[in-house]
Order: sequence, then C-alpha cells, then structure tokens
Amino acid sequence: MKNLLPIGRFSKVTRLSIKVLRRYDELDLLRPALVDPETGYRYYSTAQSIEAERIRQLRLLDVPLDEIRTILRQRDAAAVRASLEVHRARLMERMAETERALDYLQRLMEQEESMTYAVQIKTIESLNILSHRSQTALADLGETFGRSMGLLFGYAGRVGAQPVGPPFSIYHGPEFDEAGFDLEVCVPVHRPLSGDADVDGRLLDGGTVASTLHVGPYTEIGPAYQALATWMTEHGHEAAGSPREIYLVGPGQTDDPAGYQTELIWPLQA
Amino acid sequence: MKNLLPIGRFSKVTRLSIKVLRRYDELDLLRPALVDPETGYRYYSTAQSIEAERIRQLRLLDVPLDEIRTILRQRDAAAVRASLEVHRARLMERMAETERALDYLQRLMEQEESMTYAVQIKTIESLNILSHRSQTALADLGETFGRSMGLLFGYAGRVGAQPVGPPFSIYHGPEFDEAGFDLEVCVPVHRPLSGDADVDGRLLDGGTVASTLHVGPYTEIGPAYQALATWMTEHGHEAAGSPREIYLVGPGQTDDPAGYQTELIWPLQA
DNA sequence: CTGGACTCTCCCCCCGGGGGAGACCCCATC
DNA sequence: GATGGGGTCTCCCCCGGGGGGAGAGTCCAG
Repeated sequence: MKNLLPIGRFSKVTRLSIKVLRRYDELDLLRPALVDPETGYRYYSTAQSIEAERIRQLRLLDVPLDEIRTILRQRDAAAVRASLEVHRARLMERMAETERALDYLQRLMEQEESMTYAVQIKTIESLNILSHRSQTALADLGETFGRSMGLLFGYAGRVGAQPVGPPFSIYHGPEFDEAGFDLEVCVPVHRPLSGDADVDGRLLDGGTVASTLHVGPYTEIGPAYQALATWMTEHGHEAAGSPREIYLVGPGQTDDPAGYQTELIWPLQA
Repeated sequence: MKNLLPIGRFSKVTRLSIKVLRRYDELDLLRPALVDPETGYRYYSTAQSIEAERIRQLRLLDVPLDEIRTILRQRDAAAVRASLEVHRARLMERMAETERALDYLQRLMEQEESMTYAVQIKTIESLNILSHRSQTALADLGETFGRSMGLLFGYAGRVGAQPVGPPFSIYHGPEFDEAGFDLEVCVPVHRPLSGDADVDGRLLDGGTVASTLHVGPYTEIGPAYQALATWMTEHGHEAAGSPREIYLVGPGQTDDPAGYQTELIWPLQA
C-alpha cells in the first residue's frame, strides 16, 4: 500500500510543473508524503493531489502563496468559506473597476489633446483645520481615507466642533509614490483646535493657488492634474508645495462615481 | 516657453513614481522631452502627461509593458481600437473564467474526499491516426488545439479521408510543464495515411488502459486525473506512457462547458 | 553492469516593481 | 560667492512566482 508517486508522475497527475512542486515543498505549502533521506527524492501520495488541485485553483485566482498557505491551514470550513468570500468580493470589485477603466482608456486613447479643464487662479484664506497624516498605498487609499475621517470626526464630536466645509486631502512628499505616499486628510473647522495623539489641529496657510474642477471617479482625475500643470507652465507659474483635492461631492453625497466633484488645487509661488 | 518639469514634479502630476518613470525611460516607453547631457537630469513636458496617463491606465489593466509600447506606437486610431478590443475580450473572458473558478474552488475546499469518478480498465485497439504535435503553454492550449485541428482536417480533406471517431490529445513529456508542454492532437482515420510536412500519419498502438469520464469544463478536469492515479496505485497498476484526453463532447458539439464530456485514458504496463 | 531516463541542487534569468547607498546637482539664502 | 538642503543621478540588491540549464547523483530494465 505504498501509493507513492515520484515527482515527475505527480506532476502529470496534478498538472503542476516539477519546478513548482519543488518550490511548494520549500515554501511548506505542499510537502511530499515521503522524502528519501538518502537521496532527497520526493515521493507524493495520490491523496495529496486534492490539495495540489486546491493550490492550483487558488493560484489561478491570483491568490498569493502565503495567503494560500493560511487558507489551507485553517481546516475550519466556515473560516475557509469566509476567506474565499473575501477574495471573491475583491475579485468582483476588481472586475467592476476593470470595466470602467476600459471605458476611460478608450477615451484616453482617442483624444489627442488633453481634456478641457477650466483652470482658475485664486486666493484662498488660511483655514483652521483638523488633520490626520499617514502613509498609505494607492490601493488602500479609500480605506485609509475612511479611517482618517473617522478619527477626525470622532475628535470633532468630542470637542463639539463642526466641519465648516468639505474635507480635503494634501498629497505630501516630493514625488508620487504608488506604494507608500504621504496623505494628510483634513477637515476645516471654525476655530483653532489643538488636536490629540491622533489628530493634528493647526492653521493651514492660504495663498495663491491654481484650481480646477474634476467631475467623475477618482481613478480618472489624471487629466485634471495634467491640465493644472500645463496651465501653470504656460502661464509662468511655479508650483509651491503639494496639491490638494477638495471633495465637494464624494461617496458621502452620492453613490454614482460619475457624479463625484473634486476641486483640485495646487499652491503657487508668490 | 520651456514648460519642462523635473522628474519629481512630473511624478506628482502623473501619479507615477520616480522609479517607474526612470524605468519607462529606459524601456523606451516614455522618454523625457529633454535629458541634460551634462547632468543626466530628466525633464518632461507637460504634454507628455497625457501619454503617461495612458500608460498608467494600461498598466492598471495589467497590459505588459512591451505590449503597451506597441499599442502606443501605432498612432492609427483604428489599430489602437482593435488592440484595445482584443484586450477587452481577453479581460471579459478572464472574468467569466474567474467566476467559474470561484465556484469550482468552493466545491474543492468543501469536500474532503476526492470526487467520485468511475474508473475502468479496458483494452483499446491500435488506431490509424493523423496527428500534429507541438509545444504550447497552458494558456494557449485552446488556440493551439484549434490550429492543430485545422491542419489535420485540411490534410484529411485533401486526401479525402474522414475522421472515424472523436479527436483526442496526448500529453507527452516526462512532466507537466505549464509554460511549454508537448501536445499531440490526434484524429483517428479509417486507413493508414502518410501525412505531410505538418501532419503526421501513423499507427497508434493500443493496449491496456485505465479510463474514466469527466463531465464538465476542462479547467475542472483535475480530479479525474487524481481519480485515475489513485485507482492505479491502489490496484497495483503502473502507468506506461502519457495520458490522453478524448474529446467526446466538446466546444464543437455544445456551447455549454458544463456539458463537455472528456474520456481520460492512461496506458498501463502490460 | 550498463545506459538512459529521472531527479537532485544550484545558479542565473524573466517581469514589474521597491529600498537604499553614495555621489552629484540646483537653487535660495546668507 | 559660498553654503546647505532638497532633488536627482546611477548602481546594486530585494520581492513574488515563475522559467532554463548545468552538473552530479539515482533508479531500473535489459
């Protein structure tokens, strides 16, 4: 009853390459039923092919290997179901995004000129704000933004302050770093507040800024940045500091991303 | 009128990291409008941000960089539209697959035992076949299979031969190699044929084989292989040679992958 | 016992990114 | 005109999840 297969045969049964099987062994994802201590030869039981098929299928769905490991470890059916559900949700969301992105891309490819954005120069006043600054990846922006807003409103509630305008974000940092950029989420308030451990309260300086309005989903805000930058160079203005996005109409006001309205602002040198 | 931005500012405008911009320069995807020959400093024109946005969006859709390069090169709108349409089709297909894969995975995770497949031992006769053998990646299997079938039927038509049974494939090679495995597509014919440059004609030896029937999409054929392998080891049979898939009911007969019927056969040692 | 097929480990490669070191450059301020 | 801090350069190494191939050892049938 030694239903053991050498790696080559197991490879044909599971339709996983030998290289991959060896890697999965190394990574403690799928260890051979037996490894000859003399020769190092790997032998797999046919029963292991079920597990191999699971791994195969999870990989097909682009689940990272270490995540696969934890999914397979938790032999509790409910937990497995939950992990899968999470992944399913992620995939569905991605699909929806993909459809929108395809549309947007089509438009991007077809037009030669940059889209029409009306850029204005204006002077904004100094603002008392509450803010929360953190590092985040682009992919987690929504989540991070929500968390920051939670902190800000929690604090505002405790000190009895009311926001006196739409929330906005400042994108700090010398460059835009996809994987970890420096995001300050702000809410204007009617009087100076000191903040606490999480929340910073300060006076945000006003000044001259270039401004434009973007209507549509956040993923399509690129051309607004471009319009602003083009306008600035063409009118001989130098940027000073980091751009801000003011969320005039956002997920809190409407469910349709096409209806979002975001004012994009870039401070100028005096 | 030198509306040129150093890389950091261009990074903020395009929301592409500096690292990525440098890489795209290197890869000839997006070259700076100006590179200072003295210092090597890169300067981008604001007009380039449109192209940057296109690249950004294509990357979001997981288009490989070299493909992006060719898409952007072909400045013919119709061609671009065609490339995008191809990619759109790919993505849609992937989404559909993903949904099915999630279902299948759910089933895979929930059952402890391998699925029930009735395995038979039987003796098959030698067959006159036409075949076409090639290397292909798993991802291109469908395409390769179609091409091979085209060659086989083209030849059969020229010599006035008729297929006398369902087509099948032999999966050669000592292992299963995802990225380039050795696929022989075969069609049985009623008399020996010699073949030509593309098509091989020969007598395929019969013998004792283990056999089982898989009903459902090809992506879910894994358990059939497992059942076959388990049955063989448990009944003391040794595999000899490479497995074959006989396409009893396939895309030619039905549009519903759930209705596909595939006989899976593995030759045994005498 | 021999030879061919199989398997082992080890190293380098791919893509599309990231981090960081060390040197150089730009420019505003003194 | 000097100085210093921030911006930029190149170069090397890292990641995940794979691939190719070299060179040595092993298995097994004839």
